[in-house]
Amino acid sequence: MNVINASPRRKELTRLAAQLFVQEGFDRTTVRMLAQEMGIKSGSLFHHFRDKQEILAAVIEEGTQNALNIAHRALELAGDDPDSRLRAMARAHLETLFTDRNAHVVALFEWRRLDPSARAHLSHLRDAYEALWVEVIDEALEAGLIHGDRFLVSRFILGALNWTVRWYDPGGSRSPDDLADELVFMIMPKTP
Amino acid sequence: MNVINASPRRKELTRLAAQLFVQEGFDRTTVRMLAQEMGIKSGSLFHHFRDKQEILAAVIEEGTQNALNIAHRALELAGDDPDSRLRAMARAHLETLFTDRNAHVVALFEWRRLDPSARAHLSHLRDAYEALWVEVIDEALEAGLIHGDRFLVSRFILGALNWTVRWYDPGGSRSPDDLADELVFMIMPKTP
DNA sequence: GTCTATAGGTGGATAGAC
DNA sequence: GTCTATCCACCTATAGAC
Repeated sequence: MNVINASPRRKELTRLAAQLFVQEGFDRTTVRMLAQEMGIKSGSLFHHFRDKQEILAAVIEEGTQNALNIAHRALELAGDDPDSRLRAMARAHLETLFTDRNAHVVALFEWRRLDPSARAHLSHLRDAYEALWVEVIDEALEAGLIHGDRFLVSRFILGALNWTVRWYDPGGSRSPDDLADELVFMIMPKTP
Repeated sequence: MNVINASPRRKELTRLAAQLFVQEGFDRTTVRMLAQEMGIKSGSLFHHFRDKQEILAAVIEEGTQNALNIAHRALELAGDDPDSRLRAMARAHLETLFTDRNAHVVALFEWRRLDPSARAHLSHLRDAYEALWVEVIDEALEAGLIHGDRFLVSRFILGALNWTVRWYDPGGSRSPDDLADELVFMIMPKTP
């Protein structure tokens, strides 16, 4: 149920907003900057969105939904092997952060800027994505591939992945897939 | 050389600013909010700091220097064992984030809000702290306790630790030290 | 070192014409 | 669906008295 994003025009604007929110941060991005990037005047923006908050909510919904879709697809291709499923999730996560649109980055780093009502509306979407992670972590735990508390392991892995946004250069020598594999290798060195 | 923080009064104000910056974020924290928290009027703030940027720089310098000091002390107590040294670093890091003041959180999460000149002035301090991490990681790698690229492993571990700020509840059942141990356990399961 | 008062600017958002 | 024009709240920073 996509209540927030309706028209194709709105979706296009949402995509542009995501880019600016990543570059400047939500608070520093003004409606005038958004409008200019979209090729319209600031007043026109409010024909598509009630207020600036609603733009953020639209971006975050888009980003999380997209991450969920990509993760689901990746898991289908990964088959049943817990090792390859975990690796697939890590790769999918970095794909949404770097090679895909920027909306997921906004969802992760600007979540706190959502007002309470938007947060309530979107939290189940975020929870669904995290539940997918815990599921795959559980499989790896049961298979004895990794060790620790399911909850904590999920948080640590997601933290390590999310923080790459702060230092990883996509233009460098390593691909996002490389990164994902290195992380999996770090917590699961021997694959007997 | 602490050029930025001079008077004790200034240090006290810096501590209060750190708290607000963590709660609200730098951009959303107004000089009026800062002044009120400090029990003065907003105009008086500029007797202590040239502008809002300088407050941020003071907080970040304080936070990073503090993290460096605490890490050094922890390593002295940890002795020579690579395992306990790595654990000591992880515990020290979470200590600066949760049980110590909030300044290190600001240093990590608001670094991008520094203007270029302040960033240039503070980056060597941040680099010194990260170099300490890489050093300890190197020891653990050489001892065969962990595996992977020294650079990537450092980033992943720091990312996992930093992201705890977004989900960990210090009022809950687990202590920061618990968290640190669980992370070390995740990447180094067998501790003979 | 703190106050009052205020300058000077920019922010989000609205109204109504086209 | 976009424009122009504009309101006004709030923000950073300054000046000068105490």
